[in-house]
Amino acid sequence: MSGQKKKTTIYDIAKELNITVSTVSRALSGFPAISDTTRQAVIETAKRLNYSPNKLASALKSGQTHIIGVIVPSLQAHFFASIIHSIEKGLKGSGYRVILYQSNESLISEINGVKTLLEAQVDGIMASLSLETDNVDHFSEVIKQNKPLILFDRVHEKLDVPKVILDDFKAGYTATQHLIDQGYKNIAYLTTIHQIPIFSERLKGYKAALADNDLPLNEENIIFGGLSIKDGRFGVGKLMRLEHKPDAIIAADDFTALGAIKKLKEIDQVPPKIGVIGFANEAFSAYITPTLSTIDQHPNQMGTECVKLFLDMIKDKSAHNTSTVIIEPSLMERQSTLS
Amino acid sequence: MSGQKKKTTIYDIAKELNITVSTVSRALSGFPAISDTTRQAVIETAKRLNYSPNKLASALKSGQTHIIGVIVPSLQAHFFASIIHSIEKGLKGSGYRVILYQSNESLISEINGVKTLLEAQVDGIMASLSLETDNVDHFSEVIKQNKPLILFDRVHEKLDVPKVILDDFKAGYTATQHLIDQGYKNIAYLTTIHQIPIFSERLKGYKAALADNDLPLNEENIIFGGLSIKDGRFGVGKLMRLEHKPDAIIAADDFTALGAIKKLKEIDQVPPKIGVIGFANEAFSAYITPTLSTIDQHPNQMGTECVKLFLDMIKDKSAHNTSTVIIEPSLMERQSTLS
DNA sequence: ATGAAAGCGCTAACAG
DNA sequence: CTGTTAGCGCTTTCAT
Repeated sequence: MSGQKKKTTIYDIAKELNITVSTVSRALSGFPAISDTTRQAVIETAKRLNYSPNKLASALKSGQTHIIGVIVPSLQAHFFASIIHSIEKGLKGSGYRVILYQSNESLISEINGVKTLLEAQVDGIMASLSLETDNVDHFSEVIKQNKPLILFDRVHEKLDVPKVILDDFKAGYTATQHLIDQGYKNIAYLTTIHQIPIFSERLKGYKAALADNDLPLNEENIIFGGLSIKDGRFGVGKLMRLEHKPDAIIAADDFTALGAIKKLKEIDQVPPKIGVIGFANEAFSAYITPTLSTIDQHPNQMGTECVKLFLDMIKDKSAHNTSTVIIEPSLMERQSTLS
Repeated sequence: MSGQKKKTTIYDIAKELNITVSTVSRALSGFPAISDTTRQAVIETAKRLNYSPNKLASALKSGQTHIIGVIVPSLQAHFFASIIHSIEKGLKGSGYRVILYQSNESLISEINGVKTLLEAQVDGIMASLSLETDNVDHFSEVIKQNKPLILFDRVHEKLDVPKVILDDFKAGYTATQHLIDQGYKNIAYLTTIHQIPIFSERLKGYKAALADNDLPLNEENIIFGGLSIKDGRFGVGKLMRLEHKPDAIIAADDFTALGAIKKLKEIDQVPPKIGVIGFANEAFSAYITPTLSTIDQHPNQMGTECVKLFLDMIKDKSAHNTSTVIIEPSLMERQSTLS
């Protein structure tokens, strides 16, 4: 035999000390009305018997798992990895833990995620929607169960819950204005076909900036495709076949911008000859050549705000919190737009 | 009132249909000896009452959570994010889910992670050790509980469990041989002070390749520091103050290699003038300038192998599996070493 | 300060 | 094919 099979429970501790499980439970959980002697004995015995609490049982009984489910489109994007990191950091000391679910930009997978997390009895959910998510009914069960739900970055208006978002309009506006300030006059825009607000807001910001600067809006300049390195290349290909070729390109994320740059280099239009700016300030953006101008979305700040909202909601379950925290984007000027 | 407070349980379904919970439980779990009529009725009622199983209760009773805990140093490294991704992919359809824990390269945090996962009653653990981990006692409890433990990439010899690793010796050898083949003769090596096998094996490979090519080993050329962009810059600074300056640099990871390249560009020794090669084939490595030669560690293959091992162990708990799966590294030749 | 006992939601051995 | 019943390990109210 390689040691006893069964794990030690509070019953074992109780038996060992000739007291009851209630006393053990109290001693272990810091209940005040327990004599110091007893508490010491319990703690010592627990250690000696190598006791490890079964959180499952505790959660089943108390109805609280102290686990928060976080749904993100993908961990491969540094942006989301950073948010996760700051959420975990912010939660430190609160007793809450995070369990992660990746939707891989798929609606079906996201629906499954909500279901799984709910079945796992998480105490709340933080989510950033997939590109495919045009319907958010799958979140209604979270609300029905009266569990905190917080949306961040990729949100949906139909969901009347607290949100942490970037000022995406401003982000789009800032990127565009920056290009205009650099002397670019015919600015193209590569974005996604998916109708999710974050991207349409940025596009609105782009249009507004053009208008404010008395620059014409050329619909041909707006390419609706995917978001990836490949799509960036593809988009540039399309743009370069236009009669009136653009002199600058805004890509809805840094991956797409990277693809655009690669293609531009191949056709000898190396930025900043044609300006390129992206969104998200990905890990690579400062290191490619030319370095990529982009909009920083402050993931750490986003994570921190999510945690703040969550802890508030836990504290005051009754208050129907629907506040929206808006993060200010920052322009990162780099070589790809410095003409 | 915003609807009933309590969640529906199998009791509610049973009451609704005038049957017992056991029947409901069986009907829901696909138990064969249940009449089709009953099963249909149960499923229909479950749907109507918006039933969602409480996995906690089921796990408590059955002793199985169907959750695997995965411990990684950091999600910010694309390498680990990829492994996670392939683990989840490999697990699809098996009924197992992953919960993630980041050690942030800290031993204390890693110890905490094991404890937390065990308390959460995970069915097994897959782990890649932190840089600080020089002692692995915290994993003994996992083994004692007879739960599958699998180590990947960053492993430890003291742990007699199945492992999935890169052939790190070969990786180091290959990188070195490649530089030699390219005509470099005085090759430096930037690595970590931490004594973890993955890095010492690579270093051994480096030394062996030098010896096999009758090249002298110059201890001054080996810098023991940290692994980061900053450390890469710092390492180059140190190397450039040597009397006999190296003409190529191996960095123990791509981040360090990136830092090295940045510094070299500043002092006008742009690779491949001084060759630079890294390890891990990070997301940015193909896109920086010059593009970074590196050793691909096949994270997807690693994840897949981990899953395979895990499922085997679950299937056959008795067999003391201690097999080690060794992944072959691949050289990615890029501009930074092509002289 | 401590004990007794009920029960969280589910599973499964045993009966019928 | 279905019901009865006993727990999984813990928390918590009500006693004492």
